[in-house]
Amino acid sequence: MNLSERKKGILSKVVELYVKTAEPVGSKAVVESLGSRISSATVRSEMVELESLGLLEQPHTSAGRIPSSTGYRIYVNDLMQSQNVSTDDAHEINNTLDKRIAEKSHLLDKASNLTSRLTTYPAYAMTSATGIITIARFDFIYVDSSSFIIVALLSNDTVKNKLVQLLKPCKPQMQAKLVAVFNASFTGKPEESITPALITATERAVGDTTGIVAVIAGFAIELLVEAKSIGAHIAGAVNLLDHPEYRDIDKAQRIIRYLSDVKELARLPSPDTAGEIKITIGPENLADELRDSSVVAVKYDTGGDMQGLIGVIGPIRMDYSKVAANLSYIAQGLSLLLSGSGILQLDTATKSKKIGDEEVGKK
Amino acid sequence: MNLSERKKGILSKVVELYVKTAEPVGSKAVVESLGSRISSATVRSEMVELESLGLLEQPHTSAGRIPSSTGYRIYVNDLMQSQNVSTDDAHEINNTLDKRIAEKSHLLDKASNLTSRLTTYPAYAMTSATGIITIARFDFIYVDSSSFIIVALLSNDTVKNKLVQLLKPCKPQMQAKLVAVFNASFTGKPEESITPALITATERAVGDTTGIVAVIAGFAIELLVEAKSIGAHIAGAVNLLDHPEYRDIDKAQRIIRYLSDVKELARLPSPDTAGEIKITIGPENLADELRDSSVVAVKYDTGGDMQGLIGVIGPIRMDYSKVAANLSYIAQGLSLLLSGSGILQLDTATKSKKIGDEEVGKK
DNA sequence: CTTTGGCACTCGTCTTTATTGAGTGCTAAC
DNA sequence: GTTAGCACTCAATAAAGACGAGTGCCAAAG
Repeated sequence: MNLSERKKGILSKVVELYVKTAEPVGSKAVVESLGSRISSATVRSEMVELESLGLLEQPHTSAGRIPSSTGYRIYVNDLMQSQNVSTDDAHEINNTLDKRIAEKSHLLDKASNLTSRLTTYPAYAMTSATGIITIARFDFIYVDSSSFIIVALLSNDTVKNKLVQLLKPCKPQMQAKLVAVFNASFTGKPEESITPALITATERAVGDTTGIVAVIAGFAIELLVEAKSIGAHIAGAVNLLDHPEYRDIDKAQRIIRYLSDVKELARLPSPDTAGEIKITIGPENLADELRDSSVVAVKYDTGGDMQGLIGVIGPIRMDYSKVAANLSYIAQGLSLLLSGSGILQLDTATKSKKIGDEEVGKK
Repeated sequence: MNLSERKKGILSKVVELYVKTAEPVGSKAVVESLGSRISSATVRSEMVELESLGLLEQPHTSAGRIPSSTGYRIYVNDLMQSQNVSTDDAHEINNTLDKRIAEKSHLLDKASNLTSRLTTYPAYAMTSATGIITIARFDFIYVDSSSFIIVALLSNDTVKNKLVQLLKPCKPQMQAKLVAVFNASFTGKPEESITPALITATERAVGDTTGIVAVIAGFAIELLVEAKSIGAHIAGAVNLLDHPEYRDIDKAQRIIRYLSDVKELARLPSPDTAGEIKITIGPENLADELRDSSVVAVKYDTGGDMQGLIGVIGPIRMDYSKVAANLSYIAQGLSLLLSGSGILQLDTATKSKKIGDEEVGKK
């Protein structure tokens, strides 16, 4: 779209004023904020043209103009100047994304809450596996004659465990046999390869009649399924109600319900590469429920075979520049914490050595 | 409070009609629903007396009556007849609280979502430790020369683990020494007893200069703290918006914000004993934010050293009888699933033996 | 002493009408 | 191409009126 500099300036001002005030902006307001001593009549005639180009629209004849979704698109692509996070926000981000957060899922929790708070919009965070996850190794820990703990180390370096209690004692030799067999037949295999046939074969191999093989196999399948499933959650959904476009309760409710569904979250727009910001404006969204909302999302690196996504949902009338800056900064923080070989420095300054300290699979 | 039978009947009808319609109830409506051929004038004079007793109130002179919070209290204590869960609801509960849900936290998640759906109100679920939790046992699993997995079995039968990566290889003998020392000095102790002094002593005992003892001790403290902390979460907060008393966005927002704070959830009213239903009506709530809402909660048994709480928050104009019935039923289901020695029957009917199958500490 | 029909009165809700004012489009002049 | 001027539009707000559900009170009946 080829716009004169003056039209660009006017479009920008309309967007910015509208974002700030949530009221249609009139020619007079544009003149004032534009500074140049152009008259309101001139602005009006320019606005007529911008409207016929489909970049502005009028709620009704005697009101000011508001940007159309293509207007926002032009603004976001060509006109908007990227800004940096405010120092206050940067401070808060740095404080919240502390190195000492041990638990990965807590970290995402914190990050999405933080994002929501800073942007005043609902924020969502997701992680998903990029590659195939398998079990790298099994171990059994003897507890007493009728119970033991299965520990499984996954290919993405997470550890899972399960306490198994038997009604009938199980001899240590049997346990040793089980570990050997499971390590031989169940490791390095994706979930699909753990078939009933394999399980039956294993039962025969160890001479199991108690069903314990089936239990362990079930556990293996379960944790592989869980590991490859995407984990998504949303924070600060109530924040939507702060914004005038969601004062209509039914509308707000519809969209919050939509966002509460993890499956739908997984379908939200996603940037192609890590660090990239993806902005999806109003009708550009595929989901009907999001037709009059916008989504800003950024992908980040977690290292290993996982990738993460963090984003916000808000009204089309959104301060894209600020939101993008915050998201970027937070994503960078997450990348730093989660990837980078996973080695975090110990916080006890007196120690002379660094110790790797990646927390996984705990609950 | 000594009320004539007729007054009791009128109060009941006012409550029930108001709960159903959300409109002030007039004398005529009471007569109709009461069936007996009493006249509306009589009802009116009775209502005047009920009002002077503080059980009914009038929004304005020319409107019907609504129950006051003490009116509700009388109704709940003396007048309300307890009902059973509807067969539809019972079905849904049975289907949702499936034995095969492996993960405890998922179970609570499901339960609170279910509760919210059935009651149409936000539901919260909590668990907390009743006794002192200690570490029963440590084990280390060797992964490679520079990493191993710590597995800790807690006194409440949950298992936690952590993958530790070292910058410098650690000899197997050292690992063995560490296990022995930790099992000797850190087990059976509550979190408070794991003092810096103990840690330093342990470091000296094993001759550790790498800080690894501190890491493991930190892990121990962390998981004890986590285990004894209450876990609370809320489901279906949006549901509030369905109800006319929360059409006022600011009000709805205030209360949802309040409920989003885990610390506040922990302070919600709680029944004394398992199975008991606790109903807290409007101003009976200590929290200002809940002054015009009611809370219905039930405690359930989880076996072991833990106890659970599940409840809903809704308008004072709530169908207490139905909500109580649903909560009771759900709590029973949870008790059954979570306690009872934790032995769940295998669902593979072909197996001849039952296998203990308590899932713990996995994530 | 309780119950009831009757009736004037109250007061929130809904509908109608009037007023206001921000912002526009158009036109004629610069 | 730009601008001042002006009539026009239309949502938003306010004021006025009509409506009606429900009440309180009273006098008469049981």
